[in-house]
Amino acid sequence: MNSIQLLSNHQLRKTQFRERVLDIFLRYERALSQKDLEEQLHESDRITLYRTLKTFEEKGLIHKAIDGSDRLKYALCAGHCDVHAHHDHHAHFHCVTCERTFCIEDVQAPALDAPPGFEVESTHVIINGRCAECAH
Amino acid sequence: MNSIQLLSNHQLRKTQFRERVLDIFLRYERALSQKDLEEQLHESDRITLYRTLKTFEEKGLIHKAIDGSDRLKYALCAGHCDVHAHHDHHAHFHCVTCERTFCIEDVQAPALDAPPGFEVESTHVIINGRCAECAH
DNA sequence: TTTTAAGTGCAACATTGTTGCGTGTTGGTT
DNA sequence: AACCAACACGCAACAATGTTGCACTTAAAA
Ligand SMILES: [Mn+2]
Ligand SMILES: [Mn+2]
Ligand SMILES: [Zn+2]
Ligand SMILES: [Zn+2]
Repeated sequence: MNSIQLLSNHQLRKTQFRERVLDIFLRYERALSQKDLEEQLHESDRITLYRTLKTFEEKGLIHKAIDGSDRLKYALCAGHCDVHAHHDHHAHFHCVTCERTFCIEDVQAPALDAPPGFEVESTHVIINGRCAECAH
Repeated sequence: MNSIQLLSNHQLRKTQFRERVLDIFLRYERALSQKDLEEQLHESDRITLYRTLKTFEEKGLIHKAIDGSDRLKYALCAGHCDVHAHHDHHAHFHCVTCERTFCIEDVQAPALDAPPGFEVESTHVIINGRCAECAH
């Protein structure tokens, strides 16, 4: 899968900026913050990046990776997500040492109970710990 | 348990401001954002509130309630948390309608696997859905 | 090639996080 | 009761991030 395919699959115009952003996601296989992306993009406008990420999220190219850090991160969707719904229910691993966050496709959010009257819509699992590199 | 006991149990000076903040947590039995608290406090200085929450969190009176919203929330610790460690491993329910967040003491974070080489330290579970009031 | 809906870049403002510092307060000591 | 030192408070200031409006540029369909 390349950035051009991703854009056309999701009915998005192909622009140089969007391709650059997607290429970074494809290169780093992990969740990235807006700051992470800015560092890779060198020249870029933060508002354009902000709106690009928002659009990608709405159209189902990327999903928010909640990791408990103060910074919002996004990661590429594995597939079949679109403008109608996201289907990423995997856990996210947040390394407390290097602050990197990884999608853990193998760990799905478990079915959980909620108190009476509460309607469960989706669940998120965040795992904190040390990644393979930082655990040495 | 009242606010004065909570402060002395955690080796914190008793001040009027801290008592007011704790009273709000005791009154609303849910996770509160800094903005929620400011609305209840009427007259208050946001920097003092920021530092008060930070101190409370460090001393084990309150814990961060990660709920995936853009706003950090805090909730009262159930007990036995102190300056050394927090022991809150329950799930947090975030209502997508009213944006309120509740500690679900009954739902503990499940033991989860991580990829080889990754060291798990703690896990967080966020449940999104509709609370009893909003599910009508 | 023309047309137009969409994307980009900049200004501007809001919100939140964070630190420094002078002043006021708490709780223990004299 | 008065005193003192550590701590807490309130304000200024700045950083980072989120968000919108608007004029200009560009993509892709006609
Ligand atoms: Mn993910
Ligand atoms: Mn909680
Ligand atoms: Zn790491
Ligand atoms: Zn609700």
